[in-house]
Amino acid sequence: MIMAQDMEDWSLQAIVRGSSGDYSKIVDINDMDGLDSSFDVSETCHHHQKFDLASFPEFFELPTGFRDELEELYKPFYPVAGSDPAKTTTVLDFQEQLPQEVSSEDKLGPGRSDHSSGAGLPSRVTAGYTPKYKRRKNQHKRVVIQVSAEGLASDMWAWRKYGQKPIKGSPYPRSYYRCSSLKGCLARKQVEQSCADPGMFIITYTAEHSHSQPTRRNCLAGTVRQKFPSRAKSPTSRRVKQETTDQESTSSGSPKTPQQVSSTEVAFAGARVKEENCREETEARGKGESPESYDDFIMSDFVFNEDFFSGFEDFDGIFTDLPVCQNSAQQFPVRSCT
DNA sequence: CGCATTTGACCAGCGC
DNA sequence: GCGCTGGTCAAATGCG
Repeated sequence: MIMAQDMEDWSLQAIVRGSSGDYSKIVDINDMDGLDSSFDVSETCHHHQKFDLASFPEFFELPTGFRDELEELYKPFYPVAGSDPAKTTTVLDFQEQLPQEVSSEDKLGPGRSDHSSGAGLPSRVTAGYTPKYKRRKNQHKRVVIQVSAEGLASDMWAWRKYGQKPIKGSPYPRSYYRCSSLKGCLARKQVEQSCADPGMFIITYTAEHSHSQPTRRNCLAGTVRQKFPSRAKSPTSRRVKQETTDQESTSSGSPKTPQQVSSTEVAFAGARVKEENCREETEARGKGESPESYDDFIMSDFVFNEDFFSGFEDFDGIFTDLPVCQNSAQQFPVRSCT
């Protein structure tokens, strides 16, 4: 199992990556003993700000010495201690401390549908364990990242939305996704718009994929639907979505009010940006232009962690054979980000 | 027909 | 114990 090792080797790292795609700083937060292991940086806006230095432009305007001193002081509390205000992606991956008595089933995650339909999953016959819902304190390891709208579309996994909830303290709702690549996959994903920076999104990945990363999203069952806002005839939400995305297409970068846009809708926008970038880059390549921004397209705002690289290990040589745009406009589970 | 999305309801954890 | 909140379920609905 690919994920088995990840489960063991999960390290408490915070990765700040620049928009150019390179690692700018990796901060080991193993010494965050003082922090509540169950804290969730995506829980409240307060937390969002707490872990997003990019949200504090003043911070970067401080004299270098003073700033370094501050950064040093805050290191134990900032999983991310980047110093580049241009950072667009913040990765905070950590594993919540699981009680030792937690069974393997618990690590796989409770949930009605997951276990009723989880062919191939370990049977839930462990005595005395029949939780209906996931226990907050016993949740799986979680990876919290903050990405721009473009970054939302960079997720190669196929996700299916199964819920959306307004979050107290945040004007934006939180969307809940589960992996749709494989039935029984316990991977979860939460997407919410950062209230500190409406242009950024907090993505919380929970649990592990029980399968390899899909090479082509089109190959995923049901993933061909609604890659982009449908030309929905429905008078309900879908029309609203269409309207909002139309606005986004003409005013990208101008944050909407919570009433105007949801994380889902911005995900569409981000995907569209990717698509356009892809098209532009393809054209640029045809003209022999420098693919500098092309590299940004491929790498920018993508989440780099062990899972990411381990996923690529399985498909080494496959991606290289794929046309660029197959991983963008066609392959982005834009729908999955909805 | 199969899949995705939406959304209200339900449940469990947590704080008081 | 109670209320609040987050996370999930599942029915309804729509799309391809």
